[in-house]
Order: sequence, then structure tokens, then C-alpha cells
Amino acid sequence: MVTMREVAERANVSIATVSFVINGTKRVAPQTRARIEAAIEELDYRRNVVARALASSRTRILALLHPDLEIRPNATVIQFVMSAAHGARERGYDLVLWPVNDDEQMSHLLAGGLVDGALLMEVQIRDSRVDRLIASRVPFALIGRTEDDDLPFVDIDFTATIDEAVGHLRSYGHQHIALVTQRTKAAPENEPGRIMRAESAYLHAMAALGRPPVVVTVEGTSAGGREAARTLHERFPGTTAVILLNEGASAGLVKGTRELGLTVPGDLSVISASTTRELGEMIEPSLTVMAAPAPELGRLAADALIDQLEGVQDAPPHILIPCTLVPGESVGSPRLPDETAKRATRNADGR
Amino acid sequence: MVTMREVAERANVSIATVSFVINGTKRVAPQTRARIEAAIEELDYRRNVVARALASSRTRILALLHPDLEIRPNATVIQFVMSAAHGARERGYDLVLWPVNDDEQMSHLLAGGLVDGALLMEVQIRDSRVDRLIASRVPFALIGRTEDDDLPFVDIDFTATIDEAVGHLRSYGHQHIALVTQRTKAAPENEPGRIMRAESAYLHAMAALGRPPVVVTVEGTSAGGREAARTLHERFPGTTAVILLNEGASAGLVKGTRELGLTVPGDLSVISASTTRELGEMIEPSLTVMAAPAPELGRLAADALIDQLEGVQDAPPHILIPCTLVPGESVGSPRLPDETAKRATRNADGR
DNA sequence: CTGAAAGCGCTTACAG
DNA sequence: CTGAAAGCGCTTACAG
Repeated sequence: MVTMREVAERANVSIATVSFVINGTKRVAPQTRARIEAAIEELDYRRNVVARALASSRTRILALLHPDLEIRPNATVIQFVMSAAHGARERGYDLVLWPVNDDEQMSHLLAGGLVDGALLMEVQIRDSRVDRLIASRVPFALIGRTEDDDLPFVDIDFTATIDEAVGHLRSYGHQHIALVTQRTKAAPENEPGRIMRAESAYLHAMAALGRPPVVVTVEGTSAGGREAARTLHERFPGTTAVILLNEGASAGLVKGTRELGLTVPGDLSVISASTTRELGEMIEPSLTVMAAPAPELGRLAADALIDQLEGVQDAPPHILIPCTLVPGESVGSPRLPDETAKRATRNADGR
Repeated sequence: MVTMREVAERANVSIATVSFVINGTKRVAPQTRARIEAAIEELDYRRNVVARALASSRTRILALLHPDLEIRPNATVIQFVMSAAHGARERGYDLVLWPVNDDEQMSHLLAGGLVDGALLMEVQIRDSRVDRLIASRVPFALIGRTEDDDLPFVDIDFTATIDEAVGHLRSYGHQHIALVTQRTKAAPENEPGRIMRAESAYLHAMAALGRPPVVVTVEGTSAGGREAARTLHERFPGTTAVILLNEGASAGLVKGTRELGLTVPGDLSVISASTTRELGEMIEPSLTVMAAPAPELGRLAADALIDQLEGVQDAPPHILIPCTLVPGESVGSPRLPDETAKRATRNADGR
């Protein structure tokens, strides 16, 4: 391995001068600089990242902390991870993936001095990991928000997203709109913030509409989606449209609805919020989705953290971006009441 | 930040002895050890990972090198990434995600001394990144294989997987089985090895069956899947079953087939090989899949690399695991020829 | 504009 | 069983 000392010897300068050239930290005479650059070139020298980190007490490594994704990876999350990694690299940082589930383990990792900053995913309304992060004094940015809106975060604007979804359905004439959310194993106050925020936006919208809200909570799986379809059909038969905040249950909801002998969007219009365009295309009929701004948010999260590390920033960043409506074939006008009745009669006739 | 020196002072020993206790590298008298452990506890000391790395010239960081996944993440890949990260952590290593596309950039990263070893994904039959890796002298393991089977690798056993898929279809009576693969922008010799290997296994199987092979190559998207459906219908109308080696096109193939007025599995049986169970459940009808052993392989890849780093191993690991058949509803018996004819007549009648 | 030297916080032969 | 000391390869005041 070529060291800075060897470069210095070949260029007849001190290692300090070599360091100044490499980092651009000090003015160096043109001829000297040229000699050094030549030596670097000839020896194919690369600076040792670890030594630099120790000497400068900055590692240029960022940690991406996330709960265990091994079981049910979802497309939105991976888009986020990848774009954050890209964003970091472009600014000269590397992103380490740290799957941590318990706080204890997290504190150990942060205390090791390996990372300059951390990005936290799947933030809960009350999140003990955030307390650990603050205690560790490692700079961080959240993907999502806790109760405390003052911490640096980037997040999906769920209020605007749900409002747009409701507006889209209303423009087709829907009044009876249900919300399907995702069940988590966490206590209510430890739920991901997105569920709470989306639900409250939905409740507001229904209040404005003067209709009773219908919220169904199921697992984020195909089976969960089917369960939601049955629940809606049996317990809330007047429902004409559904907004999903449950990526994993989207396909199951459509399948389940059709298994009940109903059609999408004939009997039930469906919008899946905070997911990917690709998911919409995979399903039959193509799902109308609100595409999550995961690629943008990943980059912005990396930028927000790095700005903080480099002191480029004044106030803690609070970035909100809504999802984008991508129309598919799963939204249509609701049946008129008499039409529904006629259809029911036909069904009763055995056809 | 608490340093080892402070621990040593508090315990009245040298920093060397503290180091021995922390790393278990040398025998230390019980009382001395107890004093040191107490001091560590009281001061809440954590060893500085960067200093350790510089002194020991080992960073315990592993790089996961992958091409740009930002655009089209797929479920199998993310399962792999996550399980590799977990496997590494359990053995005291951290996995860094490095999205690199050009070789030049990769060489720079490897030369920095930040990583002890590398895992390379999406390996091509001839892969210049592998040459770079060898030149950099950084230990590595491949996910996939090049032409050269002697390098350390873990991979899906595509031969066994395709054989099992063909066998499954034959047990239903299928003889006219097509293969749908994925188009890449790479030159043929730079294609991912999986395509070549799956294709050759398929060709062997068809030769054994005494049937002409039909291979259709499309993009790994919904649109690609539709294109495959049309191509099969127009150019190879005798086809009764398809094996997909194209995760992203699976849903589109089924949708496209139904748009042509055909049914799955009535007119066409479908198996999607090397994907996830979840994908199968999302589609209607549920797809019969060959589930990729991504979680196992991720762990095994991490283990193989770490064994190498720690000298635990004799020969370079060559690990092959086949996919697992997960029956869905997309495979059935082919229509008998006369049945097909009758149906065609019915269709011609306008019904 | 350039250099000598201290220091980052550890590990690891080497001595005793 | 324990310690003094060199060294890992850089960065960074401090002098000149």
C-alpha cells in the first residue's frame, strides 16, 4: 500500500504539503503542487480513509438505521434506501445499512465513533430510538416524524396526500369512502406516525363531507387485503370507494373484492396511497396509486443530514412532500342507488 | 468521549492490559480484569472503532457492491441485501451499501482501505468489476458466477430450478413450454449469468423432451410481460405453458394473456422462477412461483466472505441453492387438442 | 509557501 | 501476568 510518506519522498516535500494538495486545505506553489500531483499519479496513491478519519475525527460514514426489513421488504422502502445511498455518495459520504431492532444495540453502535451521522427510518409517534440518538450526540435526520415536530425530518405529506385522494374520489361522485390502514404489533403510541397522520387527515375530510368515517385495519399482506374486502362488504356495504394506506394489502383487497363477486371499479373504487407506480401496474385492473416521493425524500434526507454535519444550515430542516396521483383503472363512478338495486335483483334471479 | 487511557487510569493498569481484556487477546489476572471491567462499566466506555481499525489494519466493514438499483428495485434483491447485512452484523461486521456503476469509481473506493472485503451482486458472465476486485487485492465473494467457476461464489442453482419447473409442468401434461427471459442493455457476453444458465438448462430440458425450444426476451416491466404474451400468442400459438425468468414481467404476462381473451391456467400455465412468494400472492390468479433462496444466500455470502477474511476456510466456497416450488393457481392441465379446436369454433361463432 | 512535530485512540510485538 | 513503547497513516495548529 502506497502511503503519503512515499509520495512526499518522491516529490521532495513533507507529508504536510502532500496533505494540503490532496485536501485543498492550503495554498501550495504551482510547481510544488505539480510535483506532488505527478508523484501521486506515478505511485497510484489513494489516501487511507481510516487514517484520515482518525486524524480528523470525521469518518464520512452515515448510518441508515431501520427496523428489521428482512421479512417484508416493500418497494417504497427500498427506493428510499437506494436514493439516500446515492445522495450520500455524491457528497462524498458512504451509507451503512444498520438493521437494528433494540435500542441497546443501537447505542453501542453509535458510541463506537464509526458514523458521523444517522438517518432513522420508520419513525414512531413516540420513539425511544430518537431519545437514544439525542443522548448519543450523533447528528441525525428522521424519515418521518415523532410528536415533536422540531427535530430535523423529511416526510411524506400525508395530509395533502389523503386530501387529494379524497378529492379525486369525490370528483367521481363518491361519498362513502373508507380508509384501510396497516396493523402493526406496536402499542398505539408507538405506531408509525404515518398511520396516525393519514387517519386524522381522513377523519377531517369525512367530517367536511358530512359522512361517517370507516377505518379498517389489517395486516400488510395479501391475506390482510382479503380480510379488508370481506369486512367492508359485510359490515359497511354502503362503501363505494377505498383509500389504502397499506401497500402490502393492496393486491389482496382487489382480489378479495372480486372473489366476493364484485368488480373494481364497478362496485368499489380503489386508490392505494404511498406506494409505487410499479405496484399499480402489476395489479388487474391497474390500480390508481398515489406514488410516494421515496426517491426524492431519500436524497433530501441525506442532504439534510450532511448540511447539518457541514454546518451549512440554519434551522433544522422540515421537509414535507405529498404523493403524486397516478391514475389507473381502479377508480370510476359509483353505481347509482337504483342501478345497484337492479343489479341485486339480477343476482337474486340466479344470473 | 471516554478513551482507553481513562479506563486504564481508573483501573490502575496500562492501556495494553485494558486492550487485552476488551479483546480477550491475552490472559489477565482475575482481579485485574475485574477492576478493568468495573472501570469500563462506570465510565460507560466504548472502544473507538476507527482507532482500532487503523491500529489493527482491519475495519470490519464489508462493502456490498451493486449496480444502480434506484430505478427498478426488485423484491428478491432487497431480501438478499437485508439478509447479508444481518449475517454480517451477527459476526461483528457492518455492511456498507455501495451503489457503483463504473469500474473506475469502484477501484477508488476499494483502494481507500475502508473495507475489509466485498460482496458483488448482479455478476455477469464476463465482468470487468471482478477483474478490478482481483487487482485491488480486496477479498471478495460473488453473488452469481462469471465464466470462471473457481472464484468464491454463492448462487441460485438455475439448472436444478429450471429442471424442477419443467418437471412440474410435464407432470400436468405440458409439452409446449416456452421460456421468457429478461432483456438487459448489456452486450450478450456481459449479461447476468443467470440468464445464460437458465436458458441453457431450458434448452437441455426441451431437447430431452424432443420439443423445439421457444425463448422470448422482454424487458423486466409490466409492458414487457404484455409484449411476451402477444409474441407467444402470435408467433408460437401452440405454447401451453411458460416459465418466466423475469420477475418484473410476471404480472404483465398474466394481464396480457387475459387481455388476449385467454385464461390462466386454462389456455396458458405460468411459473415465475426466481422470485418471491409475495409476488405470487399479489397476482390473480395466484402465481405458481419458484421462490428464490435470497435470504439464505445473503447470509451464506456474508459468511463465505467473513470465513475468508478470518482464514476459517480451506477452498473457495462454491454454494448453489435451487429455488423452491410454491404452487399457486396458475398451473393446470393443457387443453386437449380437440378441446382447443371446439373452443376456437365457439369463438368463431361469435360467442 | 513549506516543514517539523504532536496527536487522533487504539493494537501488538517485545521485555520483564 | 503486566507494562513501556512503537506504530497504524493521516491532519493540523504552530513556526518560520
